Amino acid sequence: MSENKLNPDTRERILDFAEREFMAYGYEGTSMRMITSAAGVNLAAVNYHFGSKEGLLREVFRRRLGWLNGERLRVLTTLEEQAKGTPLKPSQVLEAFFGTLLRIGEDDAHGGMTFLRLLGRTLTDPAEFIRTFFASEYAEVIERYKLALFRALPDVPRAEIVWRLHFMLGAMSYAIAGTDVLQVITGLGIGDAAGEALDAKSEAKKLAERLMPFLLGGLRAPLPSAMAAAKRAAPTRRRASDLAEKKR
Amino acid sequence: MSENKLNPDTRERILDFAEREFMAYGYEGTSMRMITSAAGVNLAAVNYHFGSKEGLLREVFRRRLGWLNGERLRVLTTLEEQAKGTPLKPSQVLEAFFGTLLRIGEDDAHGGMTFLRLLGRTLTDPAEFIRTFFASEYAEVIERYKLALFRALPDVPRAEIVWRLHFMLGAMSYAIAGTDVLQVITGLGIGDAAGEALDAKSEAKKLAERLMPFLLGGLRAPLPSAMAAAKRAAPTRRRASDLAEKKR
DNA sequence: GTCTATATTCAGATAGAC
DNA sequence: GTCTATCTGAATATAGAC
Repeated sequence: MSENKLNPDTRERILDFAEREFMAYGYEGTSMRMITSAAGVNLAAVNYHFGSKEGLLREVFRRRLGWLNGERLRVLTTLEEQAKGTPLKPSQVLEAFFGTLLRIGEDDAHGGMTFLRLLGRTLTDPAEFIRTFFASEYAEVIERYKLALFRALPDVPRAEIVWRLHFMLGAMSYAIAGTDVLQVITGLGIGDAAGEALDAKSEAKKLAERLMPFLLGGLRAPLPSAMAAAKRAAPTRRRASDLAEKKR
Repeated sequence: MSENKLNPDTRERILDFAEREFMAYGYEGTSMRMITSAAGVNLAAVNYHFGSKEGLLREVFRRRLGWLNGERLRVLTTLEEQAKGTPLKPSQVLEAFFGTLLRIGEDDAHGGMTFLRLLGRTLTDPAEFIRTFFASEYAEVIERYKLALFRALPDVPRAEIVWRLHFMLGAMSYAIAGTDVLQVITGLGIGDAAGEALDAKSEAKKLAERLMPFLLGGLRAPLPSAMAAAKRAAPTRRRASDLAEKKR
């Protein structure tokens, strides 16, 4: 991780350690003193380099999201060029959007699991400046991917696709945040809150393998209207074993 | 909502307004002075009634989660008695767990959308005392529902079911939190951050109708191993229109 | 760019009168 | 139970020497 590199650049050191502290204690729960003392730099350096604590948080995210969302746009553009005008498959769109994010978990150069967890935890922060910041950072990439999903699922009402994109973001966000009741109870998870897991990279890989099928299953689930219609016609009685056997 | 009732009980008034303020600004972002001045009670009353700010947050959640999780256990027990030893359907288990929660959104007596949003936002809070509190509050209900899902899906590896329960909790949590980038961009959502939406109850109902099929689709998605096997045998090429037409 | 020292505000908590 | 007044610590931010 970054703290082993002995980065001599004060600005980058602050960003690296702010990322860790914000991840572990949240924005409001982290003081600038915690960050600067962990990073071994002077307190006043934060205001010199970033203007304010808010400015620091924004820069922490801009550094990572700039790369991530640029990559997402690039990958989607490449896929669309290869498809030569035909719609992409839903699985391709999801892989481009969520796969690109999840691979950061295995890649410390772009933040690794520390950044993923920070992102997951911050996406539900109610602070106004955080929400408007995310909105502007994500605007372009969300718009492009929404359109790609509309094309990939031409027979599904667009409002429904937006709902499901919303749910997929939630499942992903919460999973990478790694702070839920299940983890505390079952011990299953993607690392401990204190910092790195012993084997964060293989955990990140397992997470991606489990999450992608779930998201695709949710996206392609029967619509509420279809379910209601089916129920009227003949009440369904699905067997649990369908799930394990199905290879369609 | 509660603030219209002119609740004369100081203790309950504090809980009602703490719920609103914590929802809107987060735990760390809300001061006791914000809560007491909004509630029109004395600052010292919080420490008198709840001992500390942490004690107040715990009581805010205990009041709602006590009822919710009791209800969840009761509903599951009833379903299992009716089934007379046969496994429940996955959809029944999900309806009991998530449906019971989502109906709170239409029921101000148990917190309404204010509480749902607070819950969604707080479930990813990294603060240690919050995480351990939730873990103990949820331990019993999670254990019971995990076992119900194991019985409902006997052919699916248990670890896989736990992963998917985790993802479902995430999709639900984020959806009820109502603070994501999509909402800001699309305007679609379950209400504004300032407080109630104009029609919070019908929004809550729409959310439940959209979320339940998504969760069921995710839970029942092909397993990663099955997908890999299918891909080896014959690369899938699903049509997008499957989704809209399928009535199985 | 980096540091010390400090200004200013605000937080949670409590003592003690009523 | 409720109130006023206050203690104590900690937060962000900045002025100004080096």
